[in-house]
Amino acid sequence: MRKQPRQRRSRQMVDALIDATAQCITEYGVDGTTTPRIAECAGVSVGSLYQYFSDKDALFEALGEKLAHDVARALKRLPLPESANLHDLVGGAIRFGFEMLNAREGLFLELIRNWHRLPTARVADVLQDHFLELARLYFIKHHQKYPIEDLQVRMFIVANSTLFTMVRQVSQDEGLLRQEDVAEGLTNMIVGYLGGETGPSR
Amino acid sequence: MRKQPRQRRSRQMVDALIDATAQCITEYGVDGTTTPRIAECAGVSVGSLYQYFSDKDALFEALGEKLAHDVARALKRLPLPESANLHDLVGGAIRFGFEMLNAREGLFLELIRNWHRLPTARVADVLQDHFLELARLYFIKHHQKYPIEDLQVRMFIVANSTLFTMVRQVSQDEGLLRQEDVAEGLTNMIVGYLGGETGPSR
DNA sequence: ATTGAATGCGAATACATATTCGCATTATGG
DNA sequence: CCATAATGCGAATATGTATTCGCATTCAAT
Repeated sequence: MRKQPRQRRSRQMVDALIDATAQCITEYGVDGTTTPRIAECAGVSVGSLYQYFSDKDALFEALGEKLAHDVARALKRLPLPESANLHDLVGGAIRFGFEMLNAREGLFLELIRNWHRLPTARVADVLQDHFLELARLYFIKHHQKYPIEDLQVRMFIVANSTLFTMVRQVSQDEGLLRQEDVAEGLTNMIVGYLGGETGPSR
Repeated sequence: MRKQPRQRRSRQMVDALIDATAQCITEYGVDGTTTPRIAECAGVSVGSLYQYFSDKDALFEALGEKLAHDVARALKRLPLPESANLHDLVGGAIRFGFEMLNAREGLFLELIRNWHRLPTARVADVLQDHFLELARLYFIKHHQKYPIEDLQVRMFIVANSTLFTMVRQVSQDEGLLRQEDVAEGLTNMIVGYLGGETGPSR
C-alpha cells in the first residue's frame, strides 16, 4: 500500500475499492477487471486509486488478504461434530467447498480458475493449513499414524483433487453431471484414500 | 481459417505460424503471446498472419487441433500390457501424464493452466475420451459392471483430480514434494476408488 | 477562521496490442 | 514470356489500459 489512509473518508475509500475489485471480477471476469472500471465501480477517480495502491496487483493482493480473513472466519464457525466418522467429515468439507464456489456470484470460482497469475495464494494457504491441521488432529485421535511426509503428500493430493474437480464441475454450465453425484464420488474416493492402507508397492 | 493456403509456400507459412504460437507460449506464456511476436517468431509479417487466421483465437484453435492430433497419436502408441493389473495401468497413465506436462518446455502445462480462457478443449476431449474408453474396456473385461452414468462420474473425478494435481505439482518450482511420491499417491487413490466398492451411502 | 496537510480528481500521457489496407513481390497457367 | 491471381509485406489505424501529475477540495489542529 502506497500511503496509509489516515482519515475516515479515505479508509472507507480503500474498502470501497477492494469491494469494487471483487464486484468487477464477478461481473467482468479477471481479464475484464480494469483500473478505470474498478474506480468507477467504487464511485472514485482513478487517481485516488493510485494514492493507496501502487498498482493493480496491489489491489488484488488486498482483496486476497480480505478473502483469506473471511474464509478463515467461516472455517472457524464450521461445526465439527466430535462423533463424526471420516466419511461425514470429508463429505461436509466438500459440501462446504461447493457452497463457497457457488457463493458470491462465482467470485471464488473465478479467482481459483486464475490462480496461476494472481497474488491470491494466501486464501489457498488458509484452506490448506486448516485442513492439514484437521487431518493431523483426526489421525492422532484415531491412532492411525502416517509418517509426516506422507501426510503432506496425501493432503496435497486430496486438496488439489477436490478443489479443481469442484471448479471444473461448477464451471461446465450444461449440467452434465449432478453436483451431488460428484460430491459423493469425491467423498468416497478421498475416504478410501485417507482411511485405507498405504498400497501394495511400498 | 480465413483463406485456404493453395501454394506450398503458404501452407508452410501456416505451419510455421502454428509452431511459432506454440513456441511463444512456452517462451512468454499465454499472456505474453502477441500477434506481432508470433509473426516475428515465424519469420513472417503480421499482415500475412491475418491472411489465413481471422484472429488470434483462430491461431490458438489451430494449435489446439494440432496438439489434439499429436496427443491422440502418442496415446495410440502407448503399449497396453494385457496382463497388467489396475494399479500398473493407472500408474502408467499417470507417469505418461507427468511426462507430457514436463515435455515441450511446459507447453501443455501452460495450456492447461489457462484452460478456461482458451479454445483448447479438443485436447482435453481426446484425453477424456481415450481414458473413458479404456476404463469401459477394462471393466467389461473384468466383469465389474457399473451403471454407465456412474462410470462417467468416476472418470470425470479421476481425470480432473489427476490432471490438476499433476499441474499443481509441476507448477511449484520449489520441489516441496517429490514427483514420484505424488504419482504413487495419486495411483493409490485412484485404484482404491475405481477398484473399490460403491461406498456406504447408496 | 486560517493554514498546512491530506485527500480527491480526471484529463493527459505512455504504452501495448489487435487488426487493416494499399502496394510490392512471387507463383501459375497459357 | 505474359497476364492474372495468389501471396506477402509492414507502416498505419484503432482501441484499450495502466499510470501520472497539476490543480481543486476537504479535513484537522490551532
